[in-house]
Amino acid sequence: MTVSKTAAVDAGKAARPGRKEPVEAAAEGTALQMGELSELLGYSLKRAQLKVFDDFLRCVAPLQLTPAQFSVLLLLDKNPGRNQTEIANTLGILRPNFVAMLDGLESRDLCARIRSTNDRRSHILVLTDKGRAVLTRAKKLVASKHEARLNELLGPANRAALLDMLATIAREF
Amino acid sequence: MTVSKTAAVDAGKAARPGRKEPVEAAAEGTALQMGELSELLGYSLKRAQLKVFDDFLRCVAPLQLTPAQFSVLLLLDKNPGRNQTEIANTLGILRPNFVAMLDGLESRDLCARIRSTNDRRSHILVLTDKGRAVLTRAKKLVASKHEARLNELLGPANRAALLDMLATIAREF
DNA sequence: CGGTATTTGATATGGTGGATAACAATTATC
DNA sequence: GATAATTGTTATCCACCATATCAAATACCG
Repeated sequence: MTVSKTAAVDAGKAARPGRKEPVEAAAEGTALQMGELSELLGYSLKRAQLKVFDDFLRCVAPLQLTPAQFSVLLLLDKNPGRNQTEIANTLGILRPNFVAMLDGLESRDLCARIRSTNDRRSHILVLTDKGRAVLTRAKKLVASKHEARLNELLGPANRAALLDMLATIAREF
Repeated sequence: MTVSKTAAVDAGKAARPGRKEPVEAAAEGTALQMGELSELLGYSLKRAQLKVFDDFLRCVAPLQLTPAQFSVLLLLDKNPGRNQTEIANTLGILRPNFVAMLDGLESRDLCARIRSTNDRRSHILVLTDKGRAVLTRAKKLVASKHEARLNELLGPANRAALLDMLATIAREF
């Protein structure tokens, strides 16, 4: 029914240290009023997304992987024998834009394009050994640093609930 | 188990009449396995954000306002007498990029730059009458179409919990 | 079979955001 | 009063995203 107000969720509710605000606009350092912006889901959604992506980049910096690149490696590992169109489509990447992205991964020897014998138009995408190794290390970094930090902030239950709601929106909105 | 019915758990069953289901025979198009991608918060976060922004654009299309423009108008309304740097900073927009954005709003007579008498370097930003009118109409569209749709999908309690968690991430992550 | 349409990967290109450097005008600091 | 800092601005640069188009390969269909 109602959502339990866990400590994590209302953790940062503390108000800012109040300061006197002169009638004149001369004073500086006064925090601006967010107004209805705080109620705009899209606003918090975007700001949270930027923070999460930024943290992801830091956590996986040793491997020089972006979130998008990581998602490609993950998908290639779980779905062998697929071509560029299939991988790009399920990630919401347009085929033209996927070409340069694959070029980057292939030039780093993380994956390879193989001409399909069935359909010589398409390229079967495969992870290289190095690609698998990098993916394994990346998964560990993401789990131990990135997702762990989110769990610490929200708590496991809230994190799961958040993930579920986001997936619902992404799927049905 | 101890996890209270945290919303998201039953978010999926919140109202939604079955609409488009790719139930085609699809002898060849087997869905790809998402694997650990489903557990990556950043992935669902980004996809949800894109959906929400897309819906926002549709709902407010009659007024030709982007989420960023809407947030500027909201902020100007709630914070009179502020200059470009202050508004841009609280929205996470870099000052150089805020210039063109303001040019767009000002050219449509939604807001105006006024040279400050205190500090003749800065421009005080104000909403015009038209800007206030557009903002009022935009708020109604957002509430009745956009946020209402999210409420319908998640339920009010879940939506509030989601917003709270996103704000927490945006603030403390 | 042969002609047409479709698919696949690829290129080119344009638009939009985001980030940094630099600059003139103005103000703050010492 | 000389120097530093701030404000708005311009000019770039780069990452993403989207569309049109193309050659090669395949599917379709009379």
